[in-house]
Amino acid sequence: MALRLYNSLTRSKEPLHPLTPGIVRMYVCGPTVYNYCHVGHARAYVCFDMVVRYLRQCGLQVHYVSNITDIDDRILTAAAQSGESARAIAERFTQAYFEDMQRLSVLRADHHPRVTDTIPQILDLISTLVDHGHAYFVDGDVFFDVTTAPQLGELSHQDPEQQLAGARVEVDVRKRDPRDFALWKSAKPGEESWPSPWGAGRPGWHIECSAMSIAAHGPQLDIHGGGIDLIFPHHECEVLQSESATGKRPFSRIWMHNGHVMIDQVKMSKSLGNFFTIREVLAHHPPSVLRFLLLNTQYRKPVEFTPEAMVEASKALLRLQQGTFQLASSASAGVTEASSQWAPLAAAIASYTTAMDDDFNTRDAIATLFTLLSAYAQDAPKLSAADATTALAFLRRVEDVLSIGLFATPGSPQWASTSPLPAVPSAIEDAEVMRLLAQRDAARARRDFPSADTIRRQLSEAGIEVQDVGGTSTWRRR
RNA sequence: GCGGGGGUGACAGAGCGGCCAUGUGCACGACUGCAGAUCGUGUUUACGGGAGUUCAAAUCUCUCCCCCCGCACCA
Repeated sequence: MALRLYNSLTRSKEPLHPLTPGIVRMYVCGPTVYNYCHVGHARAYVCFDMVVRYLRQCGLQVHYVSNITDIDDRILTAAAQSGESARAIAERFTQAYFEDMQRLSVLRADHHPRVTDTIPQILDLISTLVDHGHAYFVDGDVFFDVTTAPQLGELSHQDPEQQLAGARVEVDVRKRDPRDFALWKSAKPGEESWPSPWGAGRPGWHIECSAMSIAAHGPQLDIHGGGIDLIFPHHECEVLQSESATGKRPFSRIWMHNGHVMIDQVKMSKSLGNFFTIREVLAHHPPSVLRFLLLNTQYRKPVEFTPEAMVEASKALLRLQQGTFQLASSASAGVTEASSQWAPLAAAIASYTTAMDDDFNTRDAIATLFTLLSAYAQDAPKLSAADATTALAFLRRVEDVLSIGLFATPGSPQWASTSPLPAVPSAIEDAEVMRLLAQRDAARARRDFPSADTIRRQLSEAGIEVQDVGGTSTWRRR
């Protein structure tokens, strides 16, 4: 396997050599559940879902852990504003997160630990840091002492001396060094809190990921992922805490960071208010189209999210689905162990593998699909069922990784459409569409074109667009 | 200020020393009962500006310009 992945720590592409041969320990920073996830979150989880799927297809056993941060300042703020309990808010948005991910075909991680279930491990980790002189206590709060960690700046590649030059946040005067960060925060009256040796409180922002990763994977892991905005301070702090507590380096062998989703060339973010939630987008587009859009750019590059981009994505995806549909209809159902001499297929398999092995270049991988389907369209008349069947097997393998609905059936929820899907099911049911289409096919077979056209017009008025592809008809909701 | 990532044809976006990326759009043609989808052919010197290295540069070096991201809120 010639797989190479970009490591933010070394700033270069490296082969993957897991701590335990054949087994990949992987952790991805999950959401803080105080609101619905937006397209930016979707990108992160779709990208890492693709990574996990591809690694598994390469024969690696991936142990994938992704946390739920269900206690945090922002959740407490939301609770104070709405009057709801922090726990209720966290629970509600945790469920929403899982629903959104399921619709986007993001597989569940093997384990989704929650911060509130990990408090004992967090307290242990903080105690260890205090005992070893890496952390100190100041009236209710515990801070990490950055001067005890020589690896400061290693992951973010910052000169530690320069780090405060552009600081945007006011520095807590109780810190010994302005760069120190909170491991434990004392509770204000009424806030959800846990008892600790330092008084009632809750974990600081960074410690939970260290604790959960160590609990699940041990002191070291192979791949740690998240959005590029997490490199600093979040992941930098994780490195300092984890390595100082366990004495093992590196905490993670490979750090992977996905690029942002942009709106008008600016990062989509909650604080700027320029975001679309996943459910807003999915109210108007098939989930496969959003997933396709996100995977149609290499995961480290920024991706522009616009209505036009969604339309273009749906057109491109529709072509792939149409092509796959035609290929499937010419493949022989009985042939399973097919072999093919068809050159474009071998070329497609080779370039797909090269693209994916090169730090998961899904954009390039998708380009090979267009090339393959276009070659198929040209060569179709002279190809055997075995050729088609082998090509189809390849497309299935691709679909297992990308999960963009290549094998969607016409009219199904994953079938791309350029216009919004109705939020509520339209007046006409799928079964009724199928029945009318069967009637129309029969009419066409006996060359009764006026009847066929009447049915097509009738369906069109119900918002169903019918397309004749080869011998079969496909349809989609407009 | 410090650190990072970019600027590719009408648009989106790969490539990162020599070979047609790919998709969308547009134009013309083919096929189809019609429509659409599909197929073919185009869309003139595509690589931010300038200098250099090389037989050969979008790709390497230097320099300048512009955009974005991070700097203790964030996927």
